[in-house]
Amino acid sequence: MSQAVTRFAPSPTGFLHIGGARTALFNWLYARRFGGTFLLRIEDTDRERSTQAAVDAILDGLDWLGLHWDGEAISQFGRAWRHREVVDRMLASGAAYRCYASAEELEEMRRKARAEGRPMRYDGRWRNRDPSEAPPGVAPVIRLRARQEGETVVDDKVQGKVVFANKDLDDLVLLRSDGNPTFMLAVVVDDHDMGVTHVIRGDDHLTNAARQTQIFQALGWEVPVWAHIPLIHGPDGAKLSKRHGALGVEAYRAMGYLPAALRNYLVRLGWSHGDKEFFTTDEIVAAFDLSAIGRSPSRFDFAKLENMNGHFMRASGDEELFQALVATLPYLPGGPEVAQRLDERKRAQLRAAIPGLKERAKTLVELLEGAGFLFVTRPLPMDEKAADILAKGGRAHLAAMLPRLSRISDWSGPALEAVVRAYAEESGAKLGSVAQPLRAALTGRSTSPGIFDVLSVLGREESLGRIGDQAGP
RNA sequence: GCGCCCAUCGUCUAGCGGUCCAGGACGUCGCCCUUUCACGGCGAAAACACGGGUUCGAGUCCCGUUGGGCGCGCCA
Repeated sequence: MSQAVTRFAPSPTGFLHIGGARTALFNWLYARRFGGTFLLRIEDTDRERSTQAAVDAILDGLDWLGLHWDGEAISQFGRAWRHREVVDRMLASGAAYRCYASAEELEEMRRKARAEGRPMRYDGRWRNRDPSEAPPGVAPVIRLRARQEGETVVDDKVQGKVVFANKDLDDLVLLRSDGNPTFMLAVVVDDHDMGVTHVIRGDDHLTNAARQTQIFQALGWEVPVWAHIPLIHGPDGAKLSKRHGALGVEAYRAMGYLPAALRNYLVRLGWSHGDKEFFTTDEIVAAFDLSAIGRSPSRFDFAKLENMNGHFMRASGDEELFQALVATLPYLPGGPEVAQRLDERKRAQLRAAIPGLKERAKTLVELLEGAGFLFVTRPLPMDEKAADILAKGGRAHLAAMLPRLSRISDWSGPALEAVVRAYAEESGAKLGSVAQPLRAALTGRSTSPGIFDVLSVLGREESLGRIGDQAGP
């Protein structure tokens, strides 16, 4: 058995959205699983909509997700000469023919089909007409002379055997009137030339597989193994939209998700391995198989992604997490500012705070928020109530209050709350996330956090200026 | 409209004819741990879309209904 060759073939008309990322992931996994090759092909034949910015975004997204492709990324547009060459061959062999039908004629066909409740189908009017009848000055398109009888079978690894009646498949366009290849032709030629053995893609391509099979057969080429994976839907079951999560993967990076967590979440959307939920990348590679992919579409669920991310964060080594955070800083809200202030001393303090912080953060964004106290400007301005408390006796006053505050109900007292809030707001952190890192920073210990630690610090204004200074390993 | 695909807790799913009064995970709700917030532990509510078959026996096979999705371009 020869080695598997898979490919990811995005069109650069936008960012790498989450569905595309999952398709890439499955191709990558399959190649890794069976010791094969994972190729990248940019489908940029639509010159109007393709942009270099989109290409860059896609490469960057794949790179961030850790899905590294083998060899150079191939530009489909750059292979147009080859596509034309193949079409010439088909023309010569009679597998294709020139069609001079005008846009108006096609529109008429479409209109009529709709009126009669039929799907649009080219009627083959130039299929057997002599080229000498061609209207002068009209550039023809080249169409496939598809078999009209019988059926075309797509033996899909995920969907099973899917049978299409050939009468439902018309003579598709291979070459446009301007001489440029269509997607349908280019895909077939490129997959063949690249030696692609397994085509794994969204099941919105299932009917295309039938059409492409016809082209493969017309060319006498071996048809690749198909695997059409179900699409991801939004929380409401409708097609994934921007509002749902059809965001570029860079948006997930900005939301503070770890690549490994996103991979784990994405692969479990439609694929399963018994009851196992969490996988290291090696474990997924070892367990992955097309046969375990489900056939029904699944909905994207941020809550589960977030939970999963929390698991990965806690499972990360402190140094590893620290590095991930620093590397992601440029993309996180407020991150660039922090990155700017990250001198050696701040790095050490941040590193020291990670163990306490990571227990309660589900994303890198929350991790950064939790570390906010390290980066605020001190002394912290106090609001009136807070100032009032301090004015009444500061630390001593607070100490006197402590016994009364040993129960949760007490710390909702307005004055106390004001103090804590003032601190939390200033440090840009959530109330709960303030205590432990502060304690850790002050004492070098990371256990027994308490709101009272915060209060005692607040009671000593002179300490505020030194919080950062006293932190460290 | 035509073609194709799909259908187990709110969500992701296990289940490949009997061991399923349906298991796991997220979410939700209790309780425990905790001088905050998390983490963790224990527990609860929560599903086989509907109707016919086949079979001694169906979540598991077949048909239909309903519901959802995808496709139907000189886009990819």
